[in-house]
Amino acid sequence: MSYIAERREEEKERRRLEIIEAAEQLYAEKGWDSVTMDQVARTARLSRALLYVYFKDKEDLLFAITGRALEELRHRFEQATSEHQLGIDQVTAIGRAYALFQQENPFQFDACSRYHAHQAHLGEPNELACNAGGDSVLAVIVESLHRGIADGSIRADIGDPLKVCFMLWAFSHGLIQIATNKSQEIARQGIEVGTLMEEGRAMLRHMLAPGK
Amino acid sequence: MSYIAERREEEKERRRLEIIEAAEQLYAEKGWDSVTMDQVARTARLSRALLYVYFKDKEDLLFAITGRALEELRHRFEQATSEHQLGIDQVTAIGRAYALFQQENPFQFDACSRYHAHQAHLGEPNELACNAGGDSVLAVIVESLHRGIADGSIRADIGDPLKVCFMLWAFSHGLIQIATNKSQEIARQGIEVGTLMEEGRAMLRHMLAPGK
DNA sequence: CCTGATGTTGACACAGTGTCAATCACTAGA
DNA sequence: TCTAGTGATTGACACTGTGTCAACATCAGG
Repeated sequence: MSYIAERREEEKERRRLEIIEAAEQLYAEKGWDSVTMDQVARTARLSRALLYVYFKDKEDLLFAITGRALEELRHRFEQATSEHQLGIDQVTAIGRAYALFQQENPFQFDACSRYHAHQAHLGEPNELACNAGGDSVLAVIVESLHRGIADGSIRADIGDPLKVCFMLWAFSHGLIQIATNKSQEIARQGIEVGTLMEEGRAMLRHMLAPGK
Repeated sequence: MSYIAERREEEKERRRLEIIEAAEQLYAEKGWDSVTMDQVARTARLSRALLYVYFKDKEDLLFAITGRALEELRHRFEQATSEHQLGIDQVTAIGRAYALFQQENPFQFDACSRYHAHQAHLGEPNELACNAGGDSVLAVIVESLHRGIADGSIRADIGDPLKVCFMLWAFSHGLIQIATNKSQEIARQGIEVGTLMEEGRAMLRHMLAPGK
């Protein structure tokens, strides 16, 4: 009877999700480095050893969390684009959505930062899932760029949209990171974080705006 | 006789430097996370316990390394600016110097990335030194921006140069990071890393260029 | 009731960090 | 020259966290 194997499969998937959610909760509370596998196990109400049945190691668990974060991000980006017609407005909305994502789910943004900073080893299954997730996020942006070029709201000579996409990613992610991590430093220099982000978006529009 | 205390002070400083250099060497070889205090001690030919006399903990040692990296970076930026007259050319040269810095001293760039990503706790003496170092790096860029505005090679309506400076930092650092960490990913999508950086610099110039 | 497969765990070995009392080296004053 | 004292240096320890493994538990199917 295969429906039994099926049920087991589902339970396994559910437990896997429970572990991830427990880890996410702790991540949000104290930052990834302070999270121990023991705490994750306790929070998910199972033994530490069992975690290693579901995840190769702590890094593997982080990849799973990052995958979910990227999924959430893509969803938010799609939502943001759906609210605008013009390509350039979609891109701006994506930038705004990214900043909001950081504010509302700081730990997920942190996971993205780690993914962003860590160089790929390739081979881990969960890491590949991460890469796929990252690609699909970029795909949303690329689409908006194409639309913008088509509707004339973005200059046609920006070059390869995918390359530009990487630039936008670097720009937005970096700026948000600076704004959040160095907020004290920034404030000390007499800059207001809100206006920094605001002008950042303006600069972004300027980058893409067609010559008048 | 105070010249004895003086000599001791110098020896202490020298030993401190030896520790840092040992740590840097290991950092370059295997990445910071894989470096253990024991290895640092062995490489510097002293006991592990002594490290903790000179540095509060491993993170403190990293701050010291980062401080030196930022110093090196500022030096390279100053060198780069000195080779150009026009403000915009200086800024472009800084971007290029940053990329070169990554290629030649990957571990120092990595240290900068960690500094960039880690949020300040404020209080550690070496961390404050890092912040000061970071500020002086930014100061070099700000100066070139001002010059560019003065000589007309950079549009005057970019807004507060310091804010723009943060944007340039975010943009350049993020792009270099992506180019190096995700090179496989990028290549797989049919993009050549060299041209990505090239076009990134072009985009940077476009950002700052005065309307014709 | 037995059996085999799958799920689950306690206990272990290992690696790395940070601390501290004890020891060593050397200077200055008796 | 001897010795007290100060600062440099270390071995050994306690602690925390990771990943593994043999053993135990559960349960469907014969």
